[in-house]
Amino acid sequence: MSPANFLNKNPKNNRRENLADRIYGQIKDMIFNFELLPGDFFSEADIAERFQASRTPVREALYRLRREQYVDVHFRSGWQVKPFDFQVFEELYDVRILLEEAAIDRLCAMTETPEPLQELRDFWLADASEWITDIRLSEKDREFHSQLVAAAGNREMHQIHRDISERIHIIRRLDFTKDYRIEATYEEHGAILEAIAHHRADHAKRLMAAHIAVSRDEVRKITIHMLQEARARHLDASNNDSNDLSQNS
Amino acid sequence: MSPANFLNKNPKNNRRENLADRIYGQIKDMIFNFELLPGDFFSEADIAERFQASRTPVREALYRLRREQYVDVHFRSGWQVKPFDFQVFEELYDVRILLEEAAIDRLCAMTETPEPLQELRDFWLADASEWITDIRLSEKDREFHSQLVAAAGNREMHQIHRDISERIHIIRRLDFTKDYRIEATYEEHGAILEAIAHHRADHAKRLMAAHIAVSRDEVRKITIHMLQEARARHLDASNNDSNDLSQNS
DNA sequence: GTGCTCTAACTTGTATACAAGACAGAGCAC
DNA sequence: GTGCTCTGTCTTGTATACAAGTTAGAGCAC
Repeated sequence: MSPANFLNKNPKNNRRENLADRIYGQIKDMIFNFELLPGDFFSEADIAERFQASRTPVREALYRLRREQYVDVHFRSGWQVKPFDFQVFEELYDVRILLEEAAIDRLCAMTETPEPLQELRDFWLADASEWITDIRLSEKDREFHSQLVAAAGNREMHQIHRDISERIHIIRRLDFTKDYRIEATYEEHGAILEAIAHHRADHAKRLMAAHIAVSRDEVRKITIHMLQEARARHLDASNNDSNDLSQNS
Repeated sequence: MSPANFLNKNPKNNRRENLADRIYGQIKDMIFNFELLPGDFFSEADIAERFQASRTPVREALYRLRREQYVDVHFRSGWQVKPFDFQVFEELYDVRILLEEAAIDRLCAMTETPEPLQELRDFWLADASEWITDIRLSEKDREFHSQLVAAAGNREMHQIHRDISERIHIIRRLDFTKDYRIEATYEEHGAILEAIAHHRADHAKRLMAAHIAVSRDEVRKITIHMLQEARARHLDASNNDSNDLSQNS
């Protein structure tokens, strides 16, 4: 317990390209893109071969994904993508509402509008001719909610909110395949920002809660549909393959 | 990506004694007991030797602790116990208040009292002659707040609350070295439970917010004191040792 | 003493080897 | 066909070897 070397210096260059980090992101992408379906089994060697790496960084990535509730490990029996549990998503949405309402309270209590909020207004209260109408709006939507919480000033709250958003992103982004949700998103975000600007906390919170609840209900339907579709596709593509598709949720 | 083996079975016996898990807990204990001080540097080999294990499970434990914000890794320059950042604790306390207030709202909205709540009443509203007055009360205090949130029924909210409590536990437990806080804890917890039982949500929330805020303020003072003490002790014990104690928070 | 260069000993990141349990399926008794 | 045992091959958990970068400090020029 006596390091002889790096005694009094304050080390720097903390971040560096890291194989484990890259693989972490790639596995997550596979899950998000339904290349790995909820319920699928796979092994560390599978992933290692797929990404031309050894098991070590793969294991690091998988343990991180496990901690984040995306996968499960079974003792000497392989890994499994966690089956969807819609109850969990419901609960995450509830916590999201809670956090964003708290953020609104704090923002409305401020005497002057923080800079990030003005940027949000510029984007979401823009003329309809400038609207983004494709899948990129999904990212903008995340930013809206994330920056709103960030602007409230509690970094830990912001981090928790980011983690939650990331976990439900897998289904939330599916919300933006329907045109009327695009229009509604602009309108609702705009109204929320206006309410905050006028320090009408209760009104803003009501709008936000309704906005998130609608999003949740829409997403629920779409996801079930997507899941069935993906499962059918997968079954079809692997008729003489031995992949398992058991979905036990 | 085609596992040939564990196809259609639903694996069981998930949990097993795991070296990495054990080391994870032991390192965390060392941090909590100030054997590893905030700011201390150490290497994976140090820990591995200490626990008579290889670097592999040690790394797994450390990466988990890093994700939970207890330590930092510096590229090829060793690990460091994260220096205390009291701003972070303040923010965590705020989120705790938020979550517990939300739990109170949900509990007060219920028509009948959940079973766990009755157990809490049995303990905290007991006669003073049955009070626990030593360090074990710290654990009971955690349980009070944890079970309150759990009883509200949102498992994700409960998990987040548990994570937060765990992170601030390192300083929160120091609160129970003073007798008057023991008495106050019993009184305040009792009052909160009574208010919930009578569906007085606003009153219960006020009590809870005040209760947590007092705890936070007390703990802040005590921690600074403990930290100075531990640093002095550590310096004294390692005069002809080369451990580093730089505290750069 | 001051500042430079070099080096040796450390560090983490990654790959690989080995240990030990889990399981599918062959073979066999019946 | 049914059910048992056995075995080979798969799995993760752990230890070790190697790669590549960092740094403290010796030695030296001045």
